[in-house]
Amino acid sequence: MSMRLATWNVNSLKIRLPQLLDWLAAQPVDVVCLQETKLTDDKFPREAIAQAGYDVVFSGQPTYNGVAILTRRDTVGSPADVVIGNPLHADEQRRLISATVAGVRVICAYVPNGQSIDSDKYRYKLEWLDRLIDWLAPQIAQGVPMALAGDYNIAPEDRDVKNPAEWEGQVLVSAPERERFNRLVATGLVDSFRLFEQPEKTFTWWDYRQMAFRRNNGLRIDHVLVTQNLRARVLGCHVERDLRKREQPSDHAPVVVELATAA
DNA sequence: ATGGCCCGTAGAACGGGA
Repeated sequence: MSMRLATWNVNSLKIRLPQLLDWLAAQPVDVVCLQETKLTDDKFPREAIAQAGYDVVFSGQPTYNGVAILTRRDTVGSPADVVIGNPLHADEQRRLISATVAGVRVICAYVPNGQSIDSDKYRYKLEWLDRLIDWLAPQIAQGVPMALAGDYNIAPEDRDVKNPAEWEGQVLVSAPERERFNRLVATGLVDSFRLFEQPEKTFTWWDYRQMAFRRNNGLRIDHVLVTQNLRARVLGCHVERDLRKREQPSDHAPVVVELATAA
Protein backbone atom coordinates (compact mmCIF):
# COMPACT_ATOMS: atom_id res chain seq x y z
CA MET A 1 0.00 0.00 0.00
CA SER A 2 1.13 3.50 -0.70
CA MET A 3 -0.04 7.06 -0.81
CA ARG A 4 0.82 9.74 -3.32
CA LEU A 5 1.59 13.31 -2.37
CA ALA A 6 1.81 16.13 -4.90
CA THR A 7 2.76 19.79 -4.94
CA TRP A 8 1.61 22.19 -7.63
CA ASN A 9 1.87 25.94 -8.08
CA VAL A 10 -1.37 26.54 -9.97
CA ASN A 11 -0.89 30.27 -10.70
CA SER A 12 -4.56 31.04 -9.93
CA LEU A 13 -6.83 28.25 -8.78
CA LYS A 14 -9.76 30.05 -10.37
CA ILE A 15 -8.23 29.52 -13.80
CA ARG A 16 -6.72 26.09 -13.08
CA LEU A 17 -9.60 24.46 -11.17
CA PRO A 18 -10.89 22.49 -14.20
CA GLN A 19 -7.39 21.15 -14.86
CA LEU A 20 -6.94 20.24 -11.21
CA LEU A 21 -10.22 18.32 -11.17
CA ASP A 22 -9.44 16.60 -14.49
CA TRP A 23 -6.06 15.57 -13.22
CA LEU A 24 -7.36 14.24 -9.91
CA ALA A 25 -10.12 12.32 -11.69
CA ALA A 26 -7.66 10.71 -14.11
CA GLN A 27 -4.83 10.18 -11.67
CA PRO A 28 -6.02 10.46 -8.08
CA VAL A 29 -3.36 11.48 -5.62
CA ASP A 30 -3.99 11.35 -1.91
CA VAL A 31 -2.53 14.67 -0.80
CA VAL A 32 -2.19 17.79 -2.92
CA CYS A 33 -0.36 20.93 -1.83
CA LEU A 34 -1.31 23.97 -3.89
CA GLN A 35 0.43 27.34 -4.13
CA GLU A 36 -0.55 30.64 -5.67
CA THR A 37 -4.25 29.99 -5.40
CA LYS A 38 -4.75 33.79 -5.55
CA LEU A 39 -8.16 33.47 -3.93
CA THR A 40 -9.59 34.94 -0.78
CA ASP A 41 -11.04 32.27 1.51
CA ASP A 42 -14.64 33.27 0.72
CA LYS A 43 -13.99 32.51 -2.97
CA PHE A 44 -12.23 29.19 -2.46
CA PRO A 45 -13.94 26.41 -4.50
CA ARG A 46 -14.49 24.17 -1.50
CA GLU A 47 -17.65 22.59 -2.96
CA ALA A 48 -16.14 21.51 -6.28
CA ILE A 49 -13.18 19.99 -4.47
CA ALA A 50 -15.46 18.22 -1.97
CA GLN A 51 -17.47 16.75 -4.83
CA ALA A 52 -14.23 15.38 -6.28
CA GLY A 53 -13.76 13.45 -3.04
CA TYR A 54 -11.29 15.68 -1.25
CA ASP A 55 -11.27 17.54 2.02
CA VAL A 56 -9.39 20.81 1.88
CA VAL A 57 -7.86 23.44 4.12
CA PHE A 58 -6.63 26.74 2.75
CA SER A 59 -5.35 30.21 3.49
CA GLY A 60 -5.61 32.96 0.93
CA GLN A 61 -5.59 36.69 0.28
CA PRO A 62 -6.49 38.92 -2.67
CA THR A 63 -4.33 38.85 -5.81
CA TYR A 64 -1.18 37.17 -4.48
CA ASN A 65 0.01 33.99 -2.78
CA GLY A 66 -2.51 31.60 -1.20
CA VAL A 67 -1.94 27.95 -0.26
CA ALA A 68 -4.10 24.86 0.26
CA ILE A 69 -3.84 21.19 1.22
CA LEU A 70 -6.28 18.69 -0.31
CA THR A 71 -6.68 15.21 1.13
CA ARG A 72 -8.52 12.35 -0.49
CA ARG A 73 -11.33 11.47 1.89
CA ASP A 74 -11.57 7.73 1.20
CA THR A 75 -7.84 7.03 1.51
CA VAL A 76 -6.19 9.45 3.94
CA GLY A 77 -9.16 11.23 5.50
CA SER A 78 -9.19 14.79 6.74
CA PRO A 79 -6.22 17.06 7.48
CA ALA A 80 -5.62 17.27 11.24
CA ASP A 81 -3.94 19.87 13.45
CA VAL A 82 -4.01 22.55 10.77
CA VAL A 83 -1.61 25.45 11.25
CA ILE A 84 -1.70 28.55 9.07
CA GLY A 85 1.56 30.42 8.64
CA ASN A 86 4.76 30.15 10.68
CA PRO A 87 4.15 30.64 14.41
CA LEU A 88 7.63 32.19 14.70
CA HIS A 89 7.07 34.70 11.91
CA ALA A 90 4.19 37.14 11.77
CA ASP A 91 3.61 37.50 8.03
CA GLU A 92 0.63 38.94 6.20
CA GLN A 93 1.53 36.96 3.09
CA ARG A 94 -0.30 33.66 2.89
CA ARG A 95 2.51 31.27 2.05
CA LEU A 96 2.29 28.42 4.55
CA ILE A 97 -0.27 25.89 5.66
CA SER A 98 0.44 22.62 7.40
CA ALA A 99 -1.54 19.62 8.59
CA THR A 100 -1.06 16.04 9.69
CA VAL A 101 -2.22 13.51 7.11
CA ALA A 102 -1.90 9.74 7.59
CA GLY A 103 0.76 10.26 10.25
CA VAL A 104 2.87 12.64 8.17
CA ARG A 105 3.25 16.30 8.99
CA VAL A 106 2.66 17.96 5.62
CA ILE A 107 4.00 21.50 5.21
CA CYS A 108 2.74 23.28 2.10
CA ALA A 109 5.06 26.18 1.32
CA TYR A 110 5.14 28.98 -1.19
CA VAL A 111 8.62 30.44 -0.75
CA PRO A 112 8.91 34.09 -1.84
CA ASN A 113 10.27 34.60 -5.33
CA GLY A 114 12.70 37.38 -4.43
CA GLN A 115 12.34 39.24 -7.75
CA SER A 116 16.03 40.19 -8.06
CA ILE A 117 19.02 40.01 -5.76
CA ASP A 118 19.11 43.78 -5.18
CA SER A 119 15.43 43.86 -4.18
CA ASP A 120 13.87 44.15 -0.74
CA LYS A 121 11.88 41.09 -1.80
CA TYR A 122 15.11 39.12 -1.98
CA ARG A 123 16.02 40.05 1.59
CA TYR A 124 12.51 39.06 2.61
CA LYS A 125 12.98 35.71 0.88
CA LEU A 126 16.19 34.93 2.77
CA GLU A 127 14.68 36.06 6.06
CA TRP A 128 11.54 34.02 5.37
CA LEU A 129 13.64 30.91 4.78
CA ASP A 130 15.62 31.54 7.98
CA ARG A 131 12.39 31.75 9.96
CA LEU A 132 11.12 28.57 8.27
CA ILE A 133 14.26 26.72 9.34
CA ASP A 134 13.94 28.10 12.88
CA TRP A 135 10.41 26.74 13.02
CA LEU A 136 10.91 23.33 11.43
CA ALA A 137 14.38 22.29 12.64
CA PRO A 138 13.30 21.43 16.20
CA GLN A 139 10.36 19.36 14.95
CA ILE A 140 12.61 17.49 12.53
CA ALA A 141 15.16 16.92 15.31
CA GLN A 142 12.37 15.44 17.44
CA GLY A 143 11.67 12.88 14.74
CA VAL A 144 8.34 14.16 13.46
CA PRO A 145 7.81 12.46 10.08
CA MET A 146 7.48 15.41 7.73
CA ALA A 147 7.07 16.28 4.06
CA LEU A 148 7.96 19.85 3.11
CA ALA A 149 6.28 20.27 -0.24
CA GLY A 150 6.01 23.36 -2.33
CA ASP A 151 7.34 26.00 -4.64
CA TYR A 152 10.76 26.71 -3.14
CA ASN A 153 11.72 29.21 -5.82
CA ILE A 154 15.22 27.75 -5.58
CA ALA A 155 17.01 25.56 -8.09
CA PRO A 156 19.34 23.65 -5.74
CA GLU A 157 22.10 22.84 -8.25
CA ASP A 158 23.23 23.84 -11.72
CA ARG A 159 21.88 20.57 -13.11
CA ASP A 160 18.45 21.87 -12.09
CA VAL A 161 18.79 24.71 -14.61
CA LYS A 162 18.71 24.41 -18.41
CA ASN A 163 21.19 27.22 -18.99
CA PRO A 164 23.18 27.75 -15.77
CA ALA A 165 25.44 30.36 -17.39
CA GLU A 166 22.45 32.60 -18.15
CA TRP A 167 21.21 32.31 -14.59
CA GLU A 168 24.48 32.65 -12.72
CA GLY A 169 24.10 34.84 -9.65
CA GLN A 170 20.43 35.51 -10.37
CA VAL A 171 17.49 35.06 -8.09
CA LEU A 172 16.39 31.37 -7.86
CA VAL A 173 20.00 30.12 -8.13
CA SER A 174 22.09 32.59 -6.08
CA ALA A 175 24.48 31.22 -3.47
CA PRO A 176 22.59 32.57 -0.42
CA GLU A 177 19.38 30.91 -1.57
CA ARG A 178 21.11 27.62 -2.22
CA GLU A 179 22.76 27.92 1.16
CA ARG A 180 19.29 28.13 2.74
CA PHE A 181 18.15 25.09 0.77
CA ASN A 182 21.20 23.14 1.89
CA ARG A 183 20.72 24.26 5.48
CA LEU A 184 17.14 23.01 5.34
CA VAL A 185 18.38 19.66 4.05
CA ALA A 186 21.01 19.59 6.79
CA THR A 187 18.32 19.76 9.47
CA GLY A 188 17.45 16.19 8.46
CA LEU A 189 15.64 16.24 5.14
CA VAL A 190 16.20 14.61 1.79
CA ASP A 191 15.13 15.70 -1.70
CA SER A 192 12.73 12.95 -2.84
CA PHE A 193 13.54 13.63 -6.48
CA ARG A 194 17.24 12.88 -6.03
CA LEU A 195 16.61 9.55 -4.34
CA PHE A 196 16.08 8.13 -7.82
CA GLU A 197 17.76 8.10 -11.15
CA GLN A 198 16.04 10.85 -13.13
CA PRO A 199 16.04 11.96 -16.74
CA GLU A 200 18.57 14.72 -17.43
CA LYS A 201 17.07 18.19 -17.65
CA THR A 202 13.97 17.51 -15.63
CA PHE A 203 12.34 20.78 -14.61
CA THR A 204 9.17 21.96 -12.88
CA TRP A 205 8.86 25.52 -14.18
CA TRP A 206 9.13 27.02 -17.65
CA ASP A 207 8.63 30.67 -18.52
CA TYR A 208 5.49 31.44 -20.49
CA ARG A 209 7.62 33.47 -22.91
CA GLN A 210 9.89 32.51 -25.77
CA MET A 211 8.32 29.08 -26.15
CA ALA A 212 10.38 28.09 -23.15
CA PHE A 213 8.47 24.87 -22.56
CA ARG A 214 8.90 23.69 -26.13
CA ARG A 215 12.63 24.30 -25.79
CA ASN A 216 12.59 22.77 -22.30
CA ASN A 217 14.18 25.95 -21.04
CA GLY A 218 13.23 25.47 -17.43
CA LEU A 219 14.27 25.18 -13.82
CA ARG A 220 13.56 22.64 -11.10
CA ILE A 221 12.26 24.85 -8.29
CA ASP A 222 9.35 22.82 -6.88
CA HIS A 223 10.35 20.14 -4.42
CA VAL A 224 9.17 17.60 -1.90
CA LEU A 225 11.69 17.22 0.90
CA VAL A 226 11.03 14.47 3.44
CA THR A 227 12.55 13.66 6.79
CA GLN A 228 15.19 10.93 6.94
CA ASN A 229 12.79 8.68 8.85
CA LEU A 230 10.55 8.63 5.74
CA ARG A 231 13.36 8.03 3.28
CA ALA A 232 12.92 4.27 3.11
CA ARG A 233 9.21 4.74 2.40
CA VAL A 234 9.73 6.92 -0.68
CA LEU A 235 8.92 4.65 -3.62
CA GLY A 236 9.23 7.22 -6.39
CA CYS A 237 9.21 10.86 -7.42
CA HIS A 238 8.37 12.35 -10.79
CA VAL A 239 7.32 15.58 -12.47
CA GLU A 240 3.85 15.55 -14.00
CA ARG A 241 5.09 17.23 -17.16
CA ASP A 242 1.98 16.58 -19.25
CA LEU A 243 0.00 19.20 -17.36
CA ARG A 244 2.31 21.87 -18.74
CA LYS A 245 1.32 20.82 -22.28
CA ARG A 246 -2.34 21.68 -21.87
CA GLU A 247 -4.21 24.70 -23.09
CA GLN A 248 -3.89 27.57 -20.62
CA PRO A 249 -1.39 25.79 -18.38
CA SER A 250 0.17 26.89 -15.13
CA ASP A 251 3.83 27.74 -15.71
CA HIS A 252 4.63 25.07 -13.09
CA ALA A 253 4.13 21.32 -13.37
CA PRO A 254 3.29 19.21 -10.31
CA VAL A 255 5.82 17.06 -8.50
CA VAL A 256 4.42 13.75 -7.26
CA VAL A 257 5.94 11.53 -4.58
CA GLU A 258 4.81 8.00 -3.82
CA LEU A 259 5.17 7.00 -0.21
CA ALA A 260 4.77 3.48 1.17
CA THR A 261 2.15 3.27 3.89
CA ALA A 262 3.62 2.95 7.37
CA ALA A 263 4.22 -0.66 8.38
C1' DA B 1 16.52 44.04 -27.25
C1' DT B 2 16.59 46.63 -20.03
C1' DG B 3 11.41 42.48 -24.11
C1' DG B 4 8.78 38.60 -25.43
C1' DC B 5 3.66 35.84 -21.39
C1' DC B 6 0.05 35.14 -17.94
C1' DC B 7 -2.68 36.46 -13.87
C1' DG B 8 -5.52 39.66 -10.81
C1' DT B 9 -7.18 43.91 -10.27
C1' DA B 10 -8.10 47.76 -12.11
C1' DG B 11 -10.39 50.10 -15.29
C1' DA B 12 -2.79 51.08 -16.07
C1' DA B 13 1.04 50.45 -22.15
C1' DC B 14 0.38 48.05 -14.00
C1' DG B 15 2.74 44.97 -10.51
C1' DG B 16 4.28 40.50 -9.75
C1' DG B 17 5.71 36.28 -11.02
C1' DA B 18 10.30 33.46 -12.21
